[in-house]
Amino acid sequence: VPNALAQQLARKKSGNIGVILPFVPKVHLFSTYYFSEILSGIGEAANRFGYNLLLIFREPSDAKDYAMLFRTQKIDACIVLGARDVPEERAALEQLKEEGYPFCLVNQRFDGTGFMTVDADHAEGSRQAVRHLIEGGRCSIAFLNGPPEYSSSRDRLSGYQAALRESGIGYLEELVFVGNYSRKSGCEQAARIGELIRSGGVDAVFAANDRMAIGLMQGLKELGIETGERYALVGYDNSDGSRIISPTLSTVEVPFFEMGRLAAEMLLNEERKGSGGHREDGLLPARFLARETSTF
Amino acid sequence: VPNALAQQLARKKSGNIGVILPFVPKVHLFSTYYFSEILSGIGEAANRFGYNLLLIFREPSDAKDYAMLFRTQKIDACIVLGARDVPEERAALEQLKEEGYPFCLVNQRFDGTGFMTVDADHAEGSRQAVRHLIEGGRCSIAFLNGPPEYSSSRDRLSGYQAALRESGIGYLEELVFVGNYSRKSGCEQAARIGELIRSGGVDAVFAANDRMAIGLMQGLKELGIETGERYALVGYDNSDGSRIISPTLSTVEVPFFEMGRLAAEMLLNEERKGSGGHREDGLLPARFLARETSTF
DNA sequence: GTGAAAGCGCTAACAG
DNA sequence: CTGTTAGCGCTTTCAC
Repeated sequence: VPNALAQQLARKKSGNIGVILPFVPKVHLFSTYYFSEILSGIGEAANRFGYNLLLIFREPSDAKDYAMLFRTQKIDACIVLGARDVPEERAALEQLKEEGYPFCLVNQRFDGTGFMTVDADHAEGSRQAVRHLIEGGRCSIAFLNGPPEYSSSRDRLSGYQAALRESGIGYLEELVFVGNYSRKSGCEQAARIGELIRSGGVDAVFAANDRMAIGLMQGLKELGIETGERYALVGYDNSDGSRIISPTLSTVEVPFFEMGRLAAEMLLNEERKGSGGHREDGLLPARFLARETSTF
Repeated sequence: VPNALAQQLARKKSGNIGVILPFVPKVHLFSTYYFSEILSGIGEAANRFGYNLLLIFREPSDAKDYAMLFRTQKIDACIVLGARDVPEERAALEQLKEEGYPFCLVNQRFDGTGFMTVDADHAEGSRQAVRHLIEGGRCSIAFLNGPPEYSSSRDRLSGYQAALRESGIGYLEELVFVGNYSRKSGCEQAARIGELIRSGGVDAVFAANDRMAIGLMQGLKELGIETGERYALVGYDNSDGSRIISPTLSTVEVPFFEMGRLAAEMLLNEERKGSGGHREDGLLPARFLARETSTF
């Protein structure tokens, strides 16, 4: 039985691919459908390539020493999940790139950087969702988005705007609300959005993820406003919860598992071939799924 | 910057703790609340001790070479999740123990083996759940259990039986059903259990996890049998879904996060102190939570 | 107390 | 093509 430690030292390869997970205070991280799926996909590919996954829980303190992991040779490549487009994060990744360490971002683009990225077409997914609402006769569609530090939030906004534009509906900034992708943050918007629904100022809501959609739906229900009577609702992610809730939640399916798998494949292919040069980015489709909350 | 690979070789310690995940075909593993929480807990403790987590996806083929991971020195200790009490698995773990490799099981006991284990008190949790139903006036309580290869299934059965016994209610084998912890398997029992509910042979159901409870609830609803009218329902796990579904699902809270954390702490404490001898097992409390499906 | 040297177990390069 | 040897970069021991 060969000793992996000695092998690793001799060939200067740890055989590990690092997965950097965001620090989410007070939230038990993996509970979110999102990370779980991506991680499973990464695991599938890494396994196939004979790599092991090293899980790295990002601490709030040590934000910027991603490069350390490479210098110490603990990992040969890494996948960064849940990165936000803030200066600190950008700088840390720029540094990784400068030092020539291979890494890949999943579900988050940093425009103008040339970082290897795997993303889903959230603009198109959102456009489909909003078009569906419009085709169903809705014309005052509120949008409950997530924080703009995530490219996916920005993409969904542009998809929302595109769908309105295509249908000749004006874009009203006062119909855009911002939560933080938690159920609670969706619930918290129930008062304001509920007011608009009652007054007739809103007849549908598009939420940037299922958790916020579900939170909003529950919050509105407590105010006596039911989906399926007063307003249509579409979420995003096709999470387990979207099928459990009643009425079932229309949503946008995102191939998270495949995104994780593709990220690992791209990274390990490059690693193997040593093709430091040409990299293609991955963009996977997101697809609208009609369920009960938008078809009544 | 010291090279971790060289350090590891020199001091014969990888600094990694392996987490062995079960192979679950056709199920994107982490989506289950259960594993996600445990893994987060392990991560929290490992981080604190300066260890990294190496994720190991168990393949259906290579069942028994857990020991290999230690021989190759890839990991210093490991935590086994989702083990089943089948001969193959038992043998693999016995081997680990014989060879003196430190490992810990979470949420699964192997009686009479002396394996280090962290478990929750599922017998007590189940007893509380069933007592609650009985106190609510139910007297014909069906039990939808999981496979008996899991000690947690067996514990829940004994808790169910204990509660009946304490209340002088006879145990009827024909009221016990077996699923595989998936939502689908819960749904599949709807026909048989629905029949019993209609005939008055059952006025409450205790399910061994939330997913089966939710599947059953949805299946019964399609048959026109509503929780809150015809039968009471209690699930198990306190998963996100239990709060999302309507009516909200009474359930049993299990401290999965803490179980993962404790397992890692026990393992790493022993590892540090080198106290090969005395090991205490961890047993954490499970607690019943009343919600709408059992209080109407 | 400080400093030099001998492994750790393998890989890769090189000579035969 | 096979066998030998010199590192890989650190830790630890042992001598000074």
